[in-house]
Amino acid sequence: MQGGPPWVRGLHGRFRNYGYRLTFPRQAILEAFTKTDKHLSAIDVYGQVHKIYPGIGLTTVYRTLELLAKMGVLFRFEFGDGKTRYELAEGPRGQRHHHHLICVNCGRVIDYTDFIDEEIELLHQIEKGLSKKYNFKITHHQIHFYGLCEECK
Amino acid sequence: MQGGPPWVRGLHGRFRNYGYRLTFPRQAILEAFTKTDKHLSAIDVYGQVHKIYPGIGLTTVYRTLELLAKMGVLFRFEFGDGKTRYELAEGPRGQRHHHHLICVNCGRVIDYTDFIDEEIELLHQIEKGLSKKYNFKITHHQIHFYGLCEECK
DNA sequence: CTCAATGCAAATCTTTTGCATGCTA
DNA sequence: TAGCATGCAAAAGATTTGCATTGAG
Repeated sequence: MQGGPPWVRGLHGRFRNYGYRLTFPRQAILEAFTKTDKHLSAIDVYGQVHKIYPGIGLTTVYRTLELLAKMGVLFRFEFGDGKTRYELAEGPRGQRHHHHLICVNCGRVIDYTDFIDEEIELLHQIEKGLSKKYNFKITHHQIHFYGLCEECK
Repeated sequence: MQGGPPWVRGLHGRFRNYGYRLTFPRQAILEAFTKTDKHLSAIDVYGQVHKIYPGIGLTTVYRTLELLAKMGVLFRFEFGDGKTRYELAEGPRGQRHHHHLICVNCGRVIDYTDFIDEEIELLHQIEKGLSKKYNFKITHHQIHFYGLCEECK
């Protein structure tokens, strides 16, 4: 296994550092995330990867998603539909950090990047305080706003 | 069905307004939440209620939790262990709103109320902006900080 | 060549649904 | 009494595990 998109080559070392191998299925799973802005579930990923590599097994998808989350390459989300979803922690083009609006009626999820700067600043201060008080090493955060979307109001 | 803790009597009307009935199982499920500060899963609740009402069915617990969440009496949370958890939206003693610290290693969840005021103020402003921009009616929010707890660091 | 990675099948677990019966208002 | 609520059994889904085989390094 060699070649592939440039950003994938950079992951080789990252995998090795963890004692993991960068195999074709793993690379194909990663690529699925670079082709969408959506929050993909295991089955979503399976569907995508299956198109270019029909031999893929669902089990491998589950194991790889967990692995990538542990490595910090993906973030894990749950929006209330019973499926765990994942997103690239940092997009190939350095996408901006974002938060979510979730419709409690239809389940629609909207990513927003507005106001993020103000949020981030405050959150960083809070992180500092919480880390000290609770002796907790904070790595990331999520903000979810719940309510009714345009359609469901 | 009548009597019970004072705060439960107040719910009678709330149920009626929705066209629902305040039955013994429902009251017992609600009481389980008043006896703990924890985020209870359906099976947690089932276990609690089963002690005082062995006839309870798991299905009823699931249906009641969903109902109470829809009524706004409970909030729904997912912390990554595959179980949906619930918490009283407003405690019987008017507990303060809080946010969560989640250990990605052991799954421990810490509630914190520090910094809440600053957070709330900012979030309210942001809510206003988001509501307008996305034509979204926001009802509540969650902030989760992820990382490693004292034990797991 | 060695050991991690994979895929399949089966097992687990949580949550939902169908339906006959019970109970609240 | 009417219609919501309940409990059981079965179904549906998502995720995990055991194990023999494959393949990356």
